Amino acid sequence: MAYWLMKSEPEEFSLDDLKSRPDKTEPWDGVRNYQARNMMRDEMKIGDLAFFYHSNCETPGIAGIVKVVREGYPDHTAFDPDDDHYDPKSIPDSPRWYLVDVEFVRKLKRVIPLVELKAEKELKDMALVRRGNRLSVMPVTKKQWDHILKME
DNA sequence: GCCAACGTTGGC
DNA sequence: GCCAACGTTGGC
Repeated sequence: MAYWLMKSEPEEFSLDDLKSRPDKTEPWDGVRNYQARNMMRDEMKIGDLAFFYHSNCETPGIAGIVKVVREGYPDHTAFDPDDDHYDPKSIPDSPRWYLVDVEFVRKLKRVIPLVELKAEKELKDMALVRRGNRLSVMPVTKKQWDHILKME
């Protein structure tokens, strides 16, 4: 089983939004980055766990845990001209963008702020804490996962 | 294939 | 709101 971290702007879609979905599940749509796409299309498997990270907000940090419940399939929002994430270069016969479905698992006891994550020498290799990082979906090692949970 | 211009991300 | 960092685009 693998571990991941997925970013979302809470004003767009927060962990509480996910929790309040009737089935507590949501397609992770709108990702328009090839590295992130490749991970969702090729590598994320049912049962994998991911940290739900809140970005671009008052206290950026890890808010909770979600689980992959459906593996990579085409991102339909790319086909819809009225959608914010419409991409005319992605067509149903040859989709450019993929996503996975994630399900709410739990909130952490507190949001673990980015500033704290950056201060941990055990986490210095995480893509998240490297400056200029813009990946919205990234792998997390078991060691890093366990370390972060101890900071809860 | 290079690289300048441009748009986006996201911390602060 | 600012702006550094980075990915993408498109002219040549």
